[in-house]
Amino acid sequence: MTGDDEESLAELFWGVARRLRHQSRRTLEPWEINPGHARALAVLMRHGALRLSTLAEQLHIAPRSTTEVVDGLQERGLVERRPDPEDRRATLVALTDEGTRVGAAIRAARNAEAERFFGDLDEADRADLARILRTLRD
Amino acid sequence: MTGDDEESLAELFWGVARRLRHQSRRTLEPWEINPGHARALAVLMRHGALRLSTLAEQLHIAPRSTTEVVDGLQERGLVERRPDPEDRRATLVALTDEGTRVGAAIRAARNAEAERFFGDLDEADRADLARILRTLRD
DNA sequence: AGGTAATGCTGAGGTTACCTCATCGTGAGG
DNA sequence: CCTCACGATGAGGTAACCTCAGCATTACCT
Repeated sequence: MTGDDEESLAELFWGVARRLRHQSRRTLEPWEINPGHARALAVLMRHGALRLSTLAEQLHIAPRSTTEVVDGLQERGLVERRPDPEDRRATLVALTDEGTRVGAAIRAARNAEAERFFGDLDEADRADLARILRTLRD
Repeated sequence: MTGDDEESLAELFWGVARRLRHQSRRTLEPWEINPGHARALAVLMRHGALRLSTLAEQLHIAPRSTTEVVDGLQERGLVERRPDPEDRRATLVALTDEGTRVGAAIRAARNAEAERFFGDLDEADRADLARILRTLRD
């Protein structure tokens, strides 16, 4: 019986994940940016200019794949490559002014999105959810 | 401030999703089956033989993509195609005996996995989590 | 200093899991 | 019985990842 309960907990969880993913996609539409690019932007907002390889680590993807993400952001003018003064093999990836603007706008939209999404919950439920999720993650 | 809280709720949520996804992948390894195939198997376990197009609906993917999933399961001998007696255009997808066996084994493993995953939570937390997730999903 | 190994990025090419569009056989309504 | 719709699939495409090899550069060893 606990087995059945927990099965449906996983199902519930993925149901929520599905809805959250769709909502995220809609939130990003105005910028015509995909989730991968948005994630990279967020990392750069948080950490500032990073080596491509460090960015790869933060994104949990291979350096080679990060090259392509950065290519995309660079084409859109959101990011620029510059030499790393500490190591001439490396390239630093830095937000442009436009990238910073867009990154901030996306962050704000994401906050609003979260507000909408978790808005049905009262304070106690949010606190419980946060505590429980932390337990499950660690 | 509530904005910050909710931002991190989303992050927490995705952190948990990540862990759950990895654990699922490990759970499926013994059968050398991928998540997509496992989902199709689960749908067939739940509903019995289905038309390919109905299976597509249940999986939320295009019929053309479902053809390929079914091809894979058929190669592994887990599923068979048979004519739909009601409509000679349609093909029914049905579990073989082996498919039923594997499907049941995977379901059991998934239950054990959920048990492990949500096992750190006490009954009250599980109930709260289920209730909150239901609110968020609907 | 000089040679060897390791590191950082990217070109080339592959995989997976999806997609659309066109086609073929079959069913259904005027 | 004729046209139109529908079910599955062939052909071909895409996005987001991957590995492996190669080049430039740095670090290490003697």
